Amino acid sequence: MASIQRAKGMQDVLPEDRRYWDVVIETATKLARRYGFLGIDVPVVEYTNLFARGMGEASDVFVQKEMYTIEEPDGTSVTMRPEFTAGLVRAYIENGMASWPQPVKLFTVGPIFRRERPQAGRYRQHSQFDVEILGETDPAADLEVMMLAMNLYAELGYKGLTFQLNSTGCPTCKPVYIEALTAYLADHAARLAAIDKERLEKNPLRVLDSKEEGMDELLANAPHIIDYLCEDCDSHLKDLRRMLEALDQSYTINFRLVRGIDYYTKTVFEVWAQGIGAQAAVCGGGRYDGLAEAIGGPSTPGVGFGSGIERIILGLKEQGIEPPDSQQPKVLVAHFGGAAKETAVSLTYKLRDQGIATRLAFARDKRSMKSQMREANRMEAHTVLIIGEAEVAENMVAVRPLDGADQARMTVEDVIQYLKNKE
RNA sequence: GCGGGUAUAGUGUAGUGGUUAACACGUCUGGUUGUGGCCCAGAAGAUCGUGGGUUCAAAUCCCACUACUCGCCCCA
Repeated sequence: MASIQRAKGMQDVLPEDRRYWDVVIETATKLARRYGFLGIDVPVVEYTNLFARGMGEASDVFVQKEMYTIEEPDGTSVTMRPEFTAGLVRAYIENGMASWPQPVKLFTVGPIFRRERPQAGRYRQHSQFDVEILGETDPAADLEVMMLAMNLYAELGYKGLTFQLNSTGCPTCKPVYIEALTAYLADHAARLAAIDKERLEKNPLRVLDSKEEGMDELLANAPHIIDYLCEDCDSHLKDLRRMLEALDQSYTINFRLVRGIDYYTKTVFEVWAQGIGAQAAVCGGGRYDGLAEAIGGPSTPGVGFGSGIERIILGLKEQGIEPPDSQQPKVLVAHFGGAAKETAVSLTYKLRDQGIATRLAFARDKRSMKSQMREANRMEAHTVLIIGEAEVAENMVAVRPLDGADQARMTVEDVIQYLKNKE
């Protein structure tokens, strides 16, 4: 209706929702620190080739259609980050983190940008909490990011959480698997929907997450990558599974969970939560031992996950989890203008200096007490401090509790004590 | 890129051809002097998404567009 409106796929986070963000980010940060991760921030914009490299055939599509890319006048192409991992790996290489004590465990929070058609919980700008362990091949690192993710949702109050786990192999064994899968699907081409035939041509692994009728059955009998893993990938997965079992952490081997791009290796996982719309996944993660090389750096193993904050919040709401109300002042300073105004102002700042959250009634001219009391009620204040001529003259403050208790007159010092006791 | 749904005050809605578009919530003011919630009274706030068409007459019917939304494609 109005021509003043936000751009497509962009969201305002209004104060009422902002408290969810506070809880999520605070919980995530606290947990990451508990796990020994270091906070880091990287730029929103990187050179386009950082994101484009290593994406293989897909990169053209992504760069042209899905990324916010800016051509600068001098011909430089930069792109707003569509994910965190590449930027973090870049920062690791560029800042010499390879010579820090290994591995380097990093976490970050911030917006990422993808120019897609928006849908539920999926916006063009959305924020992610992202965690990466760089420079470590031990499956215990995979376990660590998985458990951090799981603990995060559990701590936030999510119910019905499950791990979906699989391996996507490596450049040694994945091609063998793809061949076997392609052969199987080609043999059963008659049972494939048009869309899946197309996928079979372009990216056979994608057929695995087909939503078409009858695919559950067909795919159940298809080759599963777990049976095609090379020795290294196989032992990696087995090791990880043993550790999960040692923690009594249940998980589901989901043979349909894979990654189509080569630099993804070994572990792939998602955390699913019950009842949050079409997509159950609240996070996706895995190992990417080939990424650093793909973007032109030294070979560096890595494993991590990213989780969309908006989607986490959507899930919290659907599960009926309420964050505490945002902390607002419970004290209002009311006055009658004139000299009382200055006294009220100075009282307000005195209280704030004492750490007492205080709101000052604004009034350009005279304002009725009724109006100011209504304001106090609206903000759910427990106390109104009233400054009028009489109070100014006597250097006192009228303290009016809103819970029905009697009004009293106090010195400023007593008011401070009184309010501190009340908190 | 492809489908479905929706579009009326800040918000949620009512209003399916006929005078000044209604209600609730919210906002603001007042209910005498310096005191809230409840209640009462009043006010502000809508070119009915935009543009065209049909008609004596359109929020209402038709067409187009746009936006929002849900899903598909894609998903790093």
